[in-house]
Amino acid sequence: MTLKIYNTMTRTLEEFIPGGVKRDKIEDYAPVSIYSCGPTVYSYAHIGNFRTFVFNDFFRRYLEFRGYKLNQSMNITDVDDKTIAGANRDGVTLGEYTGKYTGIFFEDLKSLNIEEVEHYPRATESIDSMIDILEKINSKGLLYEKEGSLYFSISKYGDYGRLSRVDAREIKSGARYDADEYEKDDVRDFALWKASKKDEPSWETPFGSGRPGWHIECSAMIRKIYNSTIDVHTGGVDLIFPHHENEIAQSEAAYGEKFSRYWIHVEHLLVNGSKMSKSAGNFYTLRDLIEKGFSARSIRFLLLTAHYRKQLNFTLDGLKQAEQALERIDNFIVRLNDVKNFSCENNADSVIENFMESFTDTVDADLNISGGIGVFFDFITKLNSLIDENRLSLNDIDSINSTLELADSVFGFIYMDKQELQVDEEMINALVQERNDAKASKNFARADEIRDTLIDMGIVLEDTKDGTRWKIKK
RNA sequence: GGCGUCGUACCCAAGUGGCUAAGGGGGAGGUCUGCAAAACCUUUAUGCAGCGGUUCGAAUCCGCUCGACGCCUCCA
Repeated sequence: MTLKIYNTMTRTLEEFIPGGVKRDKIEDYAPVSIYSCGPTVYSYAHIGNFRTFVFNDFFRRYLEFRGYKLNQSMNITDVDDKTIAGANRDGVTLGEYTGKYTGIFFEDLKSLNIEEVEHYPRATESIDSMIDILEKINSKGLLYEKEGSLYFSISKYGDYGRLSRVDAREIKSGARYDADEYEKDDVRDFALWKASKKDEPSWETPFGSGRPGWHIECSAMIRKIYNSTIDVHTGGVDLIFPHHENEIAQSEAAYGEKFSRYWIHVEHLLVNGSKMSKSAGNFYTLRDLIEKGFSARSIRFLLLTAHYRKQLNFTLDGLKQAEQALERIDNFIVRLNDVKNFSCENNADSVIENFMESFTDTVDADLNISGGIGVFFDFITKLNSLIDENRLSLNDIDSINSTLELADSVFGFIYMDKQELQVDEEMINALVQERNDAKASKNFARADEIRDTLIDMGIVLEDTKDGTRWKIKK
């Protein structure tokens, strides 16, 4: 089986071939170059934003699981209208302002158990590469200046709109455009570089001072880090047009080679049936939800349960269901490591093998992690039955634990949030022992009293045929 | 208006031409237990928005209808 990915550019499912040349073994591929559009650091990111970032993380983890090496980047947009306005409002420098929100963003990524990628380029640190693009585009005659701003001429470029499949003429008639930009030759044209206004930070270029347009940073960073065609470009569907379309135009115009082989776009997170967005005000931040008592773990799980190309309607009820689903996993792990009667034979091998095979087959089909999670729960049910039947050997338990770790290298939610017990284990064990003694001497009143005491402490007892165990009540 | 996506059980959600339509939550039964609880197991859609068509065969392809959402404007 091979990994297949839906490519927005071709609108088809394509075999994933990094570098464009098929190799015999996955290990033979050069590290997969991935560029993921990151946040603009002007305030807290919301969980709609994090849907995309959690997906990026899963994509990365799955490639690693399949044996690919990685070279991934996620940009931090640290200069734009909103960051400049925010810094001015707060009376701090742009760097102080974006530094604060960049820090918060990285904390949130960590809370969601998102792995670090290789590069986190900043727009403000990529100005030299932007200038290179401006010069290349200028030398091709596709750049023009109006009132100190530099624009890309789509009509002269010609080859525009392949990704979004928008008819260029329709853009012209349908677009509502910014009053600021009516100086453009053609409404379709986009700003590569913006003239500096007073109270705005600016950078010197051969074309005069100013600041980056939105689209150019991604093109610049990609060139700087990878220097040629990248394998995958990811982002939210709202970036297809105009952001990614413009990136393609300016990069391919400047360097004359394909910009990205694969385009992956993550659908929106909805809330009450419509897109979660800052401007609509209908958003939750990660911190909002944690304050309500939900775990980052359940948020990660929920964001992963729907396929990335389908809209996901976010509800608090859905989050509760996610927490309960995770409890099933946790309970399984407790039972597994509590097995006392070991079988002499290994009986889990085929179950593990079947799981690994169908997990890979399922997820290989356009990163279908929803299906992969289903396969995983199926795996748990089968193993629970083996536990019930006392058919697991010590060896089996080891192999199952290794399999769980491997699965978690993709999921990232199995062992997430393994918190330290905040309770006095010795005392609880003593009480459990006393209760068992009371039960043995048929002193059920005392036994029930101890049970109630523990429940009041938030400890739930589980009497099993092999003895009593306890857990912290959720 | 242009372009596009989606509509699967009470809720969430896979499956996109061919075994009995995954999985999770919830419900119902059962196992265990002194009784419980917790946990586990089993079960829960003759049907996939509606209608028509193609096919030996369709949730899956095509057409129409209804409904929802997205992009076309800052946006993950």
